[in-house]
Amino acid sequence: MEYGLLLQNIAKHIRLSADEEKYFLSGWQSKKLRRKQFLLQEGDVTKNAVFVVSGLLRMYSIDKNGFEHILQFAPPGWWIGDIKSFISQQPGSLYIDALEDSGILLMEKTYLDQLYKKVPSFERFFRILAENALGTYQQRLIDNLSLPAIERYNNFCRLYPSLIECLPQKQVASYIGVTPEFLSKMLSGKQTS
Amino acid sequence: MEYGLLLQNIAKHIRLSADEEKYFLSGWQSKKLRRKQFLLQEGDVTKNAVFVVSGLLRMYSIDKNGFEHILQFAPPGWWIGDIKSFISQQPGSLYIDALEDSGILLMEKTYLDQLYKKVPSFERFFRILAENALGTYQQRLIDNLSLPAIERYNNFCRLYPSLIECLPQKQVASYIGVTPEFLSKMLSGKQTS
DNA sequence: TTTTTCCCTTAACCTACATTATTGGTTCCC
DNA sequence: GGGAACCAATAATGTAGGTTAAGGGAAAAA
Repeated sequence: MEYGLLLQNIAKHIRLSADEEKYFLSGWQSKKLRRKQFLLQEGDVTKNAVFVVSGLLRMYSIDKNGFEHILQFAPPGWWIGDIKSFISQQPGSLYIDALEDSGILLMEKTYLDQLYKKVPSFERFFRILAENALGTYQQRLIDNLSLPAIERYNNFCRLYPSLIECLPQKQVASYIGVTPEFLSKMLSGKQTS
Repeated sequence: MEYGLLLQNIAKHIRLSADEEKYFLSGWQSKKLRRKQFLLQEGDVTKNAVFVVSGLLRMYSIDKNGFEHILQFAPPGWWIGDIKSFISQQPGSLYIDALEDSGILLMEKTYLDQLYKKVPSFERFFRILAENALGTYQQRLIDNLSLPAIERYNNFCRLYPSLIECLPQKQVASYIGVTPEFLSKMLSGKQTS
């Protein structure tokens, strides 16, 4: 059932009546993405909240030298989106694409705004979601400011053990903020840790 | 009036009845901090939401070499706190102290949890607050991954023009992620920009 | 199968920024 | 007034990680 993962995710923080659940579920549309297909590009306005059902997405920026910097991976059960663009409804600077064929669910911002009015406990749900994400980004910023590359890599392995197995090294390098060449050198000089 | 700034801040996103406002306001206690005084140290559990009324605070971590990394400055009208510790009620790893004599308002988490129940629109307020902060941290992470130090400095000046005037260079260096020496060299080689 | 694309590795060289140390100028406190 | 902090500036030296380039292997595409 396509909505199973989503409902589980919601149920972690709020409880819905049958009616509320029905209204909530009818706001979603599902979509398939092919590997390498874009969901969002620089300059686009983010009009939807996105929940990942299957596959694997990533969100990243491209700097003026053409290098990608990955902000987030999104395996099944995760939310992903350019929050600044979503809030302001202005063009954003981020890219989102699929690393594998993926299934996602989309809800338009206008529907979400209605949902907040009809089912206010979603204010709570997304407050908790945002607060958790905020904590995660704060920690990541600290790590980037204070840890050498090898420890950022170790943290990544500890935090996302399942991702490390299915991601090409190159993507991990882009997430922890080093070049693929340097990560390769680092790991070969490591043997066992 | 001590609560003026706070009520203004709230009014940007939600509207309160007289009763709601009264209940909200009675949850706060005010506190003075002397320059250099700690509000939070590594290992403490963050038990309060904090709103700054006057002065200037900063939140930072200290790495294992003893170097400080500033996550956030908080001038009047800003919120500050170790969100991970606040959510989990576990000991955190951050420090908060006052860069100048400051006035703050504190609300205990237990009161805030009650507030959410009595006045659900605060779920909305703090959702919006967290979402905005999330966007800011995402952008800062991108900047740290993709911009050279001089541009991170320029961004800081553009974003916080009033702070740049009252902060010692050393604090700015710690925020943008370079040593004070390097920032000094960078600025002397700059002349006009 | 052949071709192309993607990815990992290695290695020589390079640079942005760190480290350490010294100096001199403020401001603050006794 | 005289230390004691604190802060900015400068300079010599060090290093983590970047850049460029080349080769090989595996997987995707044709």
